[in-house]
Amino acid sequence: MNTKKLMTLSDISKIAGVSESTVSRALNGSKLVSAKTRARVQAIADENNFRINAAARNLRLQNTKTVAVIILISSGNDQSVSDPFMLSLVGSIAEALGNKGYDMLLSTTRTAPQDWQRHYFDTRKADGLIIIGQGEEDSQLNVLVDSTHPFVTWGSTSKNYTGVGSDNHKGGYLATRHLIEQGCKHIGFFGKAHHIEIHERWQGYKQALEENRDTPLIDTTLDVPFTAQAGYDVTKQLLSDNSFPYDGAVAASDMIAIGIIKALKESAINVPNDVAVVGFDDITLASMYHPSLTTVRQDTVHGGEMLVEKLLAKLEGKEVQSEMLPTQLVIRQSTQRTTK
Amino acid sequence: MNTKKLMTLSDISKIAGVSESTVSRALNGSKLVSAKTRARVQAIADENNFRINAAARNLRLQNTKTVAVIILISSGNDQSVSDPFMLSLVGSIAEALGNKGYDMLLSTTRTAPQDWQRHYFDTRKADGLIIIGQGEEDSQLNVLVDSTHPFVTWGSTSKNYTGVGSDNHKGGYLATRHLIEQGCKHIGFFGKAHHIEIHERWQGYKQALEENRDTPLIDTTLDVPFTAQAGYDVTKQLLSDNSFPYDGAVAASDMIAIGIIKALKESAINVPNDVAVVGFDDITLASMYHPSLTTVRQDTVHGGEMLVEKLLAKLEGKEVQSEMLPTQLVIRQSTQRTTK
DNA sequence: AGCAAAAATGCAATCGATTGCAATCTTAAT
DNA sequence: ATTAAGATTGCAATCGATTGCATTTTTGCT
Repeated sequence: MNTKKLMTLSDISKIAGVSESTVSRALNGSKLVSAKTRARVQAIADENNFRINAAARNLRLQNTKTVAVIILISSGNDQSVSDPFMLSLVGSIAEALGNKGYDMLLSTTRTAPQDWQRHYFDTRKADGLIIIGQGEEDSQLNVLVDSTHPFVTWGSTSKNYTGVGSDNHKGGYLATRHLIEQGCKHIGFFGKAHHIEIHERWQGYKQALEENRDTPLIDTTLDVPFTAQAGYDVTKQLLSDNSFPYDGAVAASDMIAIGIIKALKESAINVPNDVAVVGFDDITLASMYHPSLTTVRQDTVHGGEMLVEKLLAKLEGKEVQSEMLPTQLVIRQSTQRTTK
Repeated sequence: MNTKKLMTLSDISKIAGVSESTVSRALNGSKLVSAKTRARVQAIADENNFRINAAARNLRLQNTKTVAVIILISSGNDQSVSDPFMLSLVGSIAEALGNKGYDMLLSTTRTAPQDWQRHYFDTRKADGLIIIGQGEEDSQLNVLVDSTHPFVTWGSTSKNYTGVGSDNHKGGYLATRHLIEQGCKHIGFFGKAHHIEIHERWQGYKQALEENRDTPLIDTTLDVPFTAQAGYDVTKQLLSDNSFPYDGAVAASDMIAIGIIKALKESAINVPNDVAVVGFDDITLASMYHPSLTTVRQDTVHGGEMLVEKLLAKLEGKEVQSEMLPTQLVIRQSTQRTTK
């Protein structure tokens, strides 16, 4: 029963005693077939477990009902794929696509073909592309901008292509201002400031400090982005050099924040009383860390839906604008000082 | 230049002044074309940015060079998708597939079509399926077992279909024995024991305890699997009921362990001295938690490679056996008592 | 019943690549 | 130069579904 060979339109048409055209139309809800015929064909199709052959349909229709999601990885040792935030975003995209009847092809620049920019389009494996992260430089994307292929990106929204992203500037600003309000006087920024999205956060950080001149602006740049290990290593290094002057830290991601806190704790430095730390993303773990993490929430669910919505609109030929999602400060223990 | 319309085999053949057959053969490395012709055709194809149309090729060849990965979700509120361990496994699968020239279609039972078991096959969207997690019951999988469709699963390896998974029994055993060696007398097991994989871990736990009769066997079953929140909630509950008798805890996953520790810390209970906690998985964060987590490592990289290897072998028609991956205890701070 | 309009159905071309078989061109030996 | 064997190339069918247009069937009205 299950090993029955796959049915084709033609098989069904023979069983039903009608033409292939009629079967095709019946199954696709065309109003060119009578209700009676449609019902009969539908029944026969169900009964025989008929499912359309995607390859044949794609070939004829020149579309695939498939979207490729690709995660940009800047360097070889970049572990941003495993960042919970990314994954959460991908999950949300998957769900949104599923709801719209699209399949999702997922890859990273590490696993994808060299010429991923064109691979999915030229082979017609996908109708559109969702690109997560612009990396440190987005020159690769320009290949796509010049083309007519539909794509949207997650990240900075200030580019010449359609993007969805958080209000990073505001997020960085809120995080920093919060630390200032907590009484921090020496606030460091931990993250790759030349990474596009992070740069926006850094600018928010800078603005908050400039509005409050008695808190010196100190920025620290980590080599490896988005990993707890990086946050840990740089903090350890600073501590062992006796050059950790901060009483507040703005981390470019929750993972980095966690690494920083881990290192501080190992040196018996109290968080938040000695050093207050604020993260970015609000990953699931932020509330489960100890101390729980004050952070800037990015709404991945909404973000994923937005990306899908915009891409699908593009596929329909509509004009689409970039969109910046609001960002929200979530205050938890890592910054709430017991003694002011 | 980039907006140039997509080339087809026929276009290339016209430019090259040969038949489509020859172009096809040249590009596919058939030895039926002369070296000279091949070089010329190849050059023209490159020059015109020709890429094969996947739909047409799939239709003709009846295969897709695509594998669908699907994550089984048991209940609606099951957040196992976001478990870092799963994601790490998916990442590894993606990489292994990429290396073999396969694309990866990803979905979860939440986002996939109702009839995902057949969707990807009957529509010929994928050549094979990798299923992650058997969920709490694997009846859905039996639809596939009866069919001839190639698939492999991650999880328990003791089933009647090809699976790759860790040696959960040994893992549970090692974790528990380690706690006993640390002097724990009341060791609880935290996890859904009726979940297939977890059940195996639980049996290892039980075995270790039975080998050592003076440590009572206590098992605690959480409602929600695989989330830190669940571990946190159940621990909080036990503490507030004044019924937390454990001095050792074996958690079914690192996330659960983290939740447990968080709850304990909030009650100023020292980990590991008052309660030693061991997790399972060894996610990135395990070493970054504070205290760092003693855990049972599952090798996701190897696991992903294995899954892909076995599935591809199946696609070639080979007979394939299930495989159990070794599991390894990684000792860190959460169980290392300063005072014995 | 007769007939035009409307509804339903079928025919055949098409999407782009692959491949068995036939046809043509080379090569080399006589 | 001739010719058979071997090397290349081309022809045409095929994979399975969709759709414009032509054709047949129904319907509704007189």
